[in-house]
Amino acid sequence: MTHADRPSAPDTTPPDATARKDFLREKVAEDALSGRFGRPIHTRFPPEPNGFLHIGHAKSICLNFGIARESGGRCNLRFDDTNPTTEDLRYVDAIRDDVRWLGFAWDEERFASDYFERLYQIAETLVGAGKAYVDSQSEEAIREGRGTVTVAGMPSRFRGRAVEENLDLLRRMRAGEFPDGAHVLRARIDMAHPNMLMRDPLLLRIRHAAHYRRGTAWCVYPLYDFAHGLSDAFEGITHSLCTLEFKDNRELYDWLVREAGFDRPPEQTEFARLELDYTVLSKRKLLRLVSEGHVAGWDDPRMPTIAGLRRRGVTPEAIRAFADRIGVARSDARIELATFEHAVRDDLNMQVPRVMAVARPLKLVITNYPETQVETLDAPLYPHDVPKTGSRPVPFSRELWIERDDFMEDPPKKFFRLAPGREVRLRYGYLVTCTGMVKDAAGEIVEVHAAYDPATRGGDAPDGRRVQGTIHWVSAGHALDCELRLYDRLFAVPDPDALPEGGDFVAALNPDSLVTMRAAKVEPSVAEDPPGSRYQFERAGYFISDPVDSRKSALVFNRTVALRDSWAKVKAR
RNA sequence: UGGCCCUUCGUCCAACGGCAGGACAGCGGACUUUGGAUCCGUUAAUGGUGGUUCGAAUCCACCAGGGCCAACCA
Repeated sequence: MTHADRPSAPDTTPPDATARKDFLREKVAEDALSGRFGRPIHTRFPPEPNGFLHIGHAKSICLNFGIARESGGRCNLRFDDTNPTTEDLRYVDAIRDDVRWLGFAWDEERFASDYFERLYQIAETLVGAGKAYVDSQSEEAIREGRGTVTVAGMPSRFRGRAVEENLDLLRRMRAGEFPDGAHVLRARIDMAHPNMLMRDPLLLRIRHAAHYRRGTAWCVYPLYDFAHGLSDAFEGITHSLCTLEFKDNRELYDWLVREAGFDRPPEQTEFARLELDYTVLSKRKLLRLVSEGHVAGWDDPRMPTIAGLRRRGVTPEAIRAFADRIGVARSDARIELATFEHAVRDDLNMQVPRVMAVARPLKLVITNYPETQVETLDAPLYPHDVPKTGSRPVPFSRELWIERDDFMEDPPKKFFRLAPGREVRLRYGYLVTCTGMVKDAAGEIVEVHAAYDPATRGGDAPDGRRVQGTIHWVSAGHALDCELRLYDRLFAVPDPDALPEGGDFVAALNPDSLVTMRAAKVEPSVAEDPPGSRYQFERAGYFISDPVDSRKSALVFNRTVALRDSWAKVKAR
């Protein structure tokens, strides 16, 4: 499931000195020039292995790895694995796969869990310096004592403990003498600080839980603020890039690296996280969709996860181009789905071969075509404006499948497809004129009849006459049965996070996010292609043969993204 | 009744005291053997009020709107 469908195409975009820089790149460039850190630029991408990466992480990955590469620096992949109760090796593997698939290579792979000893030693140092103490209040008491945003906190009655007592307690915490929640280590800063994070933040908590990497070696685990900045400092990170909601954490970050004695400590800079219309980008919510079975897994093609997008058929190049285009700034940004879809189409248009497939087959009988005749047409794999060559054989015969939507008994004026008396072009085939139709007892059209013009083989009329419409088709006797999974937006509303009070985002799920066409037909040229092959099904959209479920005997194609459909707009009027 | 941050076309990003520009979306047209792509054209913005200045999107003040912070999550 986490297996990449093909070797990743590395990000080889050359640094462009003339490119307009965002505020992050400007800052890094300044710092590189001034040499203020006394070391090369060094960034890191620091995921917690408690879920799969999503498109929002991709933005951060592109930023961190991209900036490092552009400035001749380095970028670490660091697993921020300080919470034994939520993390799993499975997620570590998935994250590695996703980063590689996106086209990035990390310089060093690190784990915050490798720093537990070092962090613990710093904890003792802080205690020794009177900068930290062991608090033995209950969780509830600690919370209450913190005050609120408008009310100052109250010091814990344990705040004044002697250094020796604190040290003794801390060592016994580590030794496992106390149950979960009995004590915590807190920094001694200011319980009335206007920044809530500075009101004696928790540094270490007791958790008698096995860690997926450290097993039961530890029972005290650092909290995010204690681990993160110091991990950056240990690794010589210069620029610690993170999202806006960590703004307040920076004050604590700076306090910790300063107290720990780092000379030219890393500097945190925040940027706006990605928000995308019609989806959610919070691991908590995505985990819920998976665990409650609203989707088929982390790699469900409807998921905004890297794994989901990969299985959906999106390319790493498209994701990188998307990240480039949306830019980066400090204001909250919600991106329209169209922006993402454009990046996907823009890339796929130039990469993938065209073939024909019919989602909702309707029989077309070419009544003047010889019963047993079969012609093999040579159809190009790419349109004239894509600089790629190649063709495939496409069988043509008397009975074809066409798209049900491409025929109307009583069409409106702007309908350019097949209708009684209308002539259309069968793509790469012949010009045909509709001569009639057959209906079943219920009045449903079950068959369309047409006459072809033998002089128009390939689709050009020697007399120069024009037809308005071209439709796709597959030969009924040669078509391959297949299943088409037509994916659409996961949510029915642009911002599922903006809930009416008391609402549950799950209620906003789009019931039509997956429409399965089980009786679809595809031309035989794709028969031998391996799973994970991408195509444009002409006039329909971009598809990928499902890397997980598609079999030679049971083809399954996922719709990556539909083609732009200007007919839909006309029709809507 | 705290602190911090943000506010430029519908959306995203630029303009760093000197002609508000690009991308996506939209609209119109050309072209077209995909109602695709491409090309051309076009609509469309500095939240408000004051101030500083020869000149303000940019600096200052106030107001309004939005966001983050009160997990032993990250």
